[in-house]
Amino acid sequence: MFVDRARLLPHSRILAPRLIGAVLVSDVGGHEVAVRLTEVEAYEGTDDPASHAFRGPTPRTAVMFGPPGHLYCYFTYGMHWCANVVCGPDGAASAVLLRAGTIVRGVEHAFARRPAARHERDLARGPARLATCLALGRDTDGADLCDPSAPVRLESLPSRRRPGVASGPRVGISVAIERPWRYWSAGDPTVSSYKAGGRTRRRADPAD
DNA sequence: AGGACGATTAACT
DNA sequence: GTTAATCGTCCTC
Repeated sequence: MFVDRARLLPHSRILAPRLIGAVLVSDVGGHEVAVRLTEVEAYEGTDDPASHAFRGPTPRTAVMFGPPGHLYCYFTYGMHWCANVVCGPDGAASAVLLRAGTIVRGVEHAFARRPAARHERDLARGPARLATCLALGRDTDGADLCDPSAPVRLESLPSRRRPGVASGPRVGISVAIERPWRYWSAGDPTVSSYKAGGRTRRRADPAD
């Protein structure tokens, strides 16, 4: 069972709410781990200042500008990987960041990859945590999620937006914070509390 | 060539 | 509530 590529059109803002409840499965490393998504964010292309694609294609963001159905993985804060589902037509950057989910198969492997997690609900609560559970990273950047024999696949995608999907501002960004392009399963314990973005390190103060 | 900063997390007080 | 960890990417000389 797999998801047809055409279902990932036309762009991230349509796809993102429908990804709530979708199941992504990873066989990376020979262990099967599957996650049911509870929180995602839409990122558009050159018209979305919060998107990695805002300034046009670069080697890092090439996958975002490619055909739908591929995984866009990026490295951040010097230590974490996060993963997106590319969903726009070829040539138009559009992707959905996978922010949180519930592990539905392979919980024991997820705990092995996330030794800091003490409770099951913390395994994939947060984008870098989710990526760690499924072993998503450099090796899976560009993976074809619509290929039934690929190491990472979209196993199911609800045909319609489910009831109980809420939306609001995206987490951790410092521009375009007014766009309510985060979608989550209302009341789910794996969903992030909102946190505005901004500098995590003080800019040099001229008075020092 | 140099530097600022980040779609974050874990470990603190 | 705060802060350190840590390095690839991209912008600005």
